[in-house]
Amino acid sequence: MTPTARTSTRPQPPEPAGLPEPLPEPAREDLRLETVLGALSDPLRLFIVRKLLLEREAFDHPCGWFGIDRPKSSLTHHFKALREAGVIRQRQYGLERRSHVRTDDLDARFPGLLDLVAAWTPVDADFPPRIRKGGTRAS
Amino acid sequence: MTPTARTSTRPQPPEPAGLPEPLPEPAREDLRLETVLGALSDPLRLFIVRKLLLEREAFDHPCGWFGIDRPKSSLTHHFKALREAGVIRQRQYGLERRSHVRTDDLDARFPGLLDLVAAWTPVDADFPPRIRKGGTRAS
DNA sequence: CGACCAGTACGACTTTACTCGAACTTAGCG
DNA sequence: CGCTAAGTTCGAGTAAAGTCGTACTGGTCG
Repeated sequence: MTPTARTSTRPQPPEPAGLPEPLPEPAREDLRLETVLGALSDPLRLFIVRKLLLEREAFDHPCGWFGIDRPKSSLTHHFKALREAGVIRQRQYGLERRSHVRTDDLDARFPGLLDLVAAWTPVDADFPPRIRKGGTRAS
Repeated sequence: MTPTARTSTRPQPPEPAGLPEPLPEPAREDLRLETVLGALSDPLRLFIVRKLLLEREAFDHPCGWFGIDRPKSSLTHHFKALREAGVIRQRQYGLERRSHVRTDDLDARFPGLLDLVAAWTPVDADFPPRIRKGGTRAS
């Protein structure tokens, strides 16, 4: 089918010279290595961060963009975990909540960590299961 | 130091040209980033690995050397977790089981990771609680 | 207004991890 | 042999995480 790739990259809504406020997140100096490593130790979250790092485009991405075949509530859970650990920053743009990696903060506090994540090659090429139609899955 | 620093570094037992076999561990090519990060996401284990990296001496260290005030069974648990994740290698020397970080394997698979861990400065300088006398704690 | 859509909140369940005591194993030593 | 010491194994209790369905919220657009 794929009549309309509704969740793929499309122009950001007008940002009237000021971005929306980021959602609550730890400050750079409060980032803790154990916490960040813990956030990255989940396969799905590692996938998300890698995808953000590797397929970086000009814009942030809503969580539907990742094409992950999991219930929406699970995605919320994992994005929240990443944000609260300080790995990603999220902003609300109308309906969607867009995410990007906090590369500046992470490079400052844990230099080399993101390069490591970006350079790593996953073992399971088919992870995670991709979107299929039907069910109560993520839109 | 205390009068009887029984667990501090002392000469290794004679190794008759062949080291004891390492305990079961994943091969280099089976190391998984998620697993390694998960192993390092525990504060106590991160402390252990850091201590091994920073105070590296000529010899491997038995787990009593770390001076951690926790029950012996807890230490076994954490050292086993590190070994099964592929972070450390353990060998049996008579009574004691000595550990060292698998720097070669980790640098090969995840370059920069150990430098990151070594460079990081822990927030809590008093972690973990040090040895005190009494109780059923680690000897 | 009303339908729709992205995403959240909540709650239940399951799984995993951490923590610890107690009993056991094994090596070295007198 | 019998003691001590280093460490394991087992089992239980508890806390944290992952999973997912259902209901809800809040923009957007006809």
